Amino acid sequence: MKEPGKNGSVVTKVKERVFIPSGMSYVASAPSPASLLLLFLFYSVISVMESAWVDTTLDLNINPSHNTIKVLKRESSGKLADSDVKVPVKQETGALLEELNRISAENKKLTEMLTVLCERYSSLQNQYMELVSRNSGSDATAATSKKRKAECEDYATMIGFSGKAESSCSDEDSCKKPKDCIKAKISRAYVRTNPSDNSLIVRDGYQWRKYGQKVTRDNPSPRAYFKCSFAPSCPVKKKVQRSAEDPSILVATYEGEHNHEQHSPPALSSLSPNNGTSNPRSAPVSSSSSAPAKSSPPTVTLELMKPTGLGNDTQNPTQQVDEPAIQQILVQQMAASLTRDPNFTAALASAISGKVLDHKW
DNA sequence: CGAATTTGACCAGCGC
DNA sequence: GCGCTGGTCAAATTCG
Repeated sequence: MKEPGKNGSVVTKVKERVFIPSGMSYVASAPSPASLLLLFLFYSVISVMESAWVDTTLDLNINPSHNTIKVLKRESSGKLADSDVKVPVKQETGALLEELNRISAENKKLTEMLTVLCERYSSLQNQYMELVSRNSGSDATAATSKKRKAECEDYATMIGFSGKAESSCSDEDSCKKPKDCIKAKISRAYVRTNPSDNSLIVRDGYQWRKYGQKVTRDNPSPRAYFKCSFAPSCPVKKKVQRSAEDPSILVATYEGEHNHEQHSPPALSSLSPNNGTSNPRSAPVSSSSSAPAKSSPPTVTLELMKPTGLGNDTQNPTQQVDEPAIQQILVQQMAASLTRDPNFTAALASAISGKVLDHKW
């Protein structure tokens, strides 16, 4: 017989919670002037990044009877519009090569942007370190001292190249509970979703069983608790909660490592919370939201994210990576995402069969 | 009807 | 010791 117990789960007080690039401190309560300045600078970089984003989405609705390819382009107004590119059968190969060259050029552009971004981030980090050293012993320490020990959190990078999702995560010495310090590897992922979508579902390629939901003190939105559906053989747990700062961002915290392969299509995965460890969840392909893929049109979306391994070292997130390596990674990710996506394979099959029929064989 | 999700209750850690 | 809080359990409910 259960006696009626207290239930302190409904709390509405909201504390400051900010996204800070790896290598920077996590400020949990009243922000210091330094952290506010840093936050401003960080969001400036993100906004620059998003405004400079080049859409490389290809709509693969190939119409075999007319030999046209729909290509999504971003107009000068910023609006996406698809245009039919006629591809005569004879010139098809040439057109494809041209397209390939165009994409390669875009890749190069993106690489350059990444390099510039890293440089800017490096300088911002230096500024931040200076500010922190000036304010040391005041704001930051006071802010964290009152925080529950179980809540001491690892910080993570948040880089969403598409403006839709993704992060790489640090694997700091999360001291959640003393007994968990040794056993659980903790990583975090940020997923941008539709703000109107209230579901706390992060598609990461694994199956999860929800076992609890709770409203926490520092965030008005509830936190959902998941266990890997392979539990107890797989000990991984996941917490998902909307960011208090930006309700369109889901924060997923993973504890532990999967000891099995993914069992849902990786093409639906939202992100790779891979932190550079042996964690098998690593498909760097993402869907644009956590919404079910059923209703989405057959468009293959490539999201160019920061390659895993680029920022996995939270102590040195600005390490230089040579451009060919980045290009290679990007190309590999594109290829991998295309081959994994059932919509793409279906579209490809349809296109090929259409061509075959066109040639009346 | 079984599986998955929801939700109130319980438990344990922490600070005062 | 007590209250607050995050995390977990498990019965109830919903869904396919």
